Amino acid sequence: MGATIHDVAKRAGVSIATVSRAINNNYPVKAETREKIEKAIEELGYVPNEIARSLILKTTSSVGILVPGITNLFFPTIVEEINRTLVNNGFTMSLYSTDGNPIMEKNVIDNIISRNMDGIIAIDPSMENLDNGYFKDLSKKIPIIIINGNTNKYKGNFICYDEEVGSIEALQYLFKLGHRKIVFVRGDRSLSYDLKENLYRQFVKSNNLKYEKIISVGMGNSLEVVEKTREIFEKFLHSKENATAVFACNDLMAVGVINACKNAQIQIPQDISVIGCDNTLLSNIIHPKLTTIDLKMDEIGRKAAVEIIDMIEKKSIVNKKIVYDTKLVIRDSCGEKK
Amino acid sequence: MGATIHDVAKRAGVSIATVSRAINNNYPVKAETREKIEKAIEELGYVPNEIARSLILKTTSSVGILVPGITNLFFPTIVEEINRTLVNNGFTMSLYSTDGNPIMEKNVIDNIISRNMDGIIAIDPSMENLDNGYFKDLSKKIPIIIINGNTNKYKGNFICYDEEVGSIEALQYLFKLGHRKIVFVRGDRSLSYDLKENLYRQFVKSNNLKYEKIISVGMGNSLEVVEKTREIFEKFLHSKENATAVFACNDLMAVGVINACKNAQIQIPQDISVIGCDNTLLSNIIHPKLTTIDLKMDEIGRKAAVEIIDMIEKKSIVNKKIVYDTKLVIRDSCGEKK
DNA sequence: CAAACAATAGTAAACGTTTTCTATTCATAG
DNA sequence: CTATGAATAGAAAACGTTTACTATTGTTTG
Repeated sequence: MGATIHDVAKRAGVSIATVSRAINNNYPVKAETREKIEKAIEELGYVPNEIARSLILKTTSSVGILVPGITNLFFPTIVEEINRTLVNNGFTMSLYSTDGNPIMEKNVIDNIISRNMDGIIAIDPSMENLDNGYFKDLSKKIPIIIINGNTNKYKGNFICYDEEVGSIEALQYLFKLGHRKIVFVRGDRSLSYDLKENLYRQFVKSNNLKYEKIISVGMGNSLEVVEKTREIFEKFLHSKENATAVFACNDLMAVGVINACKNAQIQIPQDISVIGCDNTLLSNIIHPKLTTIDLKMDEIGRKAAVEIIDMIEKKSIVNKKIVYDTKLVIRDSCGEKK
Repeated sequence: MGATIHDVAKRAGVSIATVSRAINNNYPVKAETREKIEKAIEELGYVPNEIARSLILKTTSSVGILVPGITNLFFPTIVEEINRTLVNNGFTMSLYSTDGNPIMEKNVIDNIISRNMDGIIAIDPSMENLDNGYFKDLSKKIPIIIINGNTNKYKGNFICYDEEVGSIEALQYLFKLGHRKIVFVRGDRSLSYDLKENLYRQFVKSNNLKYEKIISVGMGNSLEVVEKTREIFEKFLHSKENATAVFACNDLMAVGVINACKNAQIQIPQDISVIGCDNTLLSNIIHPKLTTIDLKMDEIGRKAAVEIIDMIEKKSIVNKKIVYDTKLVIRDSCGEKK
């Protein structure tokens, strides 16, 4: 099949050691010899076997990326930036989808380790494995960076988006526009939703708003979330509670709300203002363009890649937590209360 | 660092060969011995080194997936299905983004080969490498399946979506609804756009329509495509040509058209009907839901994975072309001409 | 009771590299 | 001339597995 270093050595009339040195450029090789070797490599179409190399070198120049799901609109941006940064630094990325399942997560990580990968980036990993210390133990064995919302609960290498900043900014923005009846839309159990709900409740209380309304739309894949939200919010609209603004926990829910309004002939932002969260691709694509909270996924992706490369190259496993503020991005889905 | 088979052997008081046999279950091992070995494995937290295994076995149970770009809405569905199928069969997936760049494509493939991966699935690879025979040569070295639009130009293992079927269906659908002034919206150079444009022209001619209008919106990432299309189509709307339907070459362009109409206070589907192509997530999410051509990306993804696994396991590199028909999915963006 | 065989387990080679150690050549200095 | 050292290149061990070959038991059979 493919030529090996032995074939190259034979053809060039030198030893395999010399071929190796010529390829890796880490020991002196006579120019003349080098030429013969390069010629042989060219003729044989030789490509070094990375598997054999990494067996000795104990490095594969590759990083495993864990995501809960591939179709989640949340991830393309961050994964793309991770990939770009890794590739630019001579690394390769293997993408693993865990379905948010803690067991799957462990299997996947076993696989990553047994393949001698150099590091792991886990995006929004399961609470279970965070809580039971699995990731903490793991971080002693292999460089790992975890990307998720900000909490003080865990130690280790985390890159976090602090949703608090952006969420408060969003609520204040709505307030400033004159909105006093703000609906909060969330999904099932998730740290991120709980955090935001607390902020919402506090906000209602501290501003002495008389109106508080929390709608939960369950969970599911992207489509399901949009549809369920639309359905539930349509019902809500029929209740005539006359809320004037909606704070949705992510862009998909915000879109669900927008679609419900369209069906009910309610105009956005004239009649109802809507704020989403995540600043996914979607928020720029739909009409009206969505005012949303930017998680800075691109920056975070780049940073995660840079940090993991740093840990790999320095062989130092430090514990570091880097927090990115989130920021409200104002587009066209909010307006002044009439 | 991690325990090796030698450590296990020592601890269990047997030879490494016996440990290997116990793990792989391919030779008889006494129950008693097996127990000792399993105990040692457990105690040491031993995980076999896949790198060492694959050096001998020449297989890594992994498949490299090539995509032009990660943020393309076209891919999540297909990649997810590929991944699911591979994982269910004990394989692992490495995702590589090539930016549609032929050189990058070659580099990536060198990397895949040098890592002893067992196969390749290339989604919409570059025309250059298809034309210059690179993929054909490659297919002699490693199992590879190429997913793209249907053309008779290439030989090898292809899984294709035949856009012709769905495109004609779409045009006929618009015709049946009474539309005679149909605008065709496309992007820059791509086989797929050319194919559709030809079909459109033929359709106009054979139905003796007096109206033919082709709009090209250039190229770019998802957002750029939506925005450019919106911009260009808004201008078109001002031209007062009074077209009543739009056939867009993909969902992003269709959304651009829809957004343009919304800005111009033109209602969909009452005033203008719009058809997209690809049946991406987006088409179900936007409002009104988009009537579009389904490329059956989920089926294709599954099939590609099944076929590559088959080739890998049978070690037979056959040449096979599987064509999937595309199909119009009718949702809410088209209506009868008033 | 010797011969044959099944069941089990050990030895060592192999996979394709990198790198330490060693050997050779050649130029320079004493 | 011999001694020294730099430049270059080869031999062989090592990485962690799998497996062909061999060795040891114990059991059956003629």
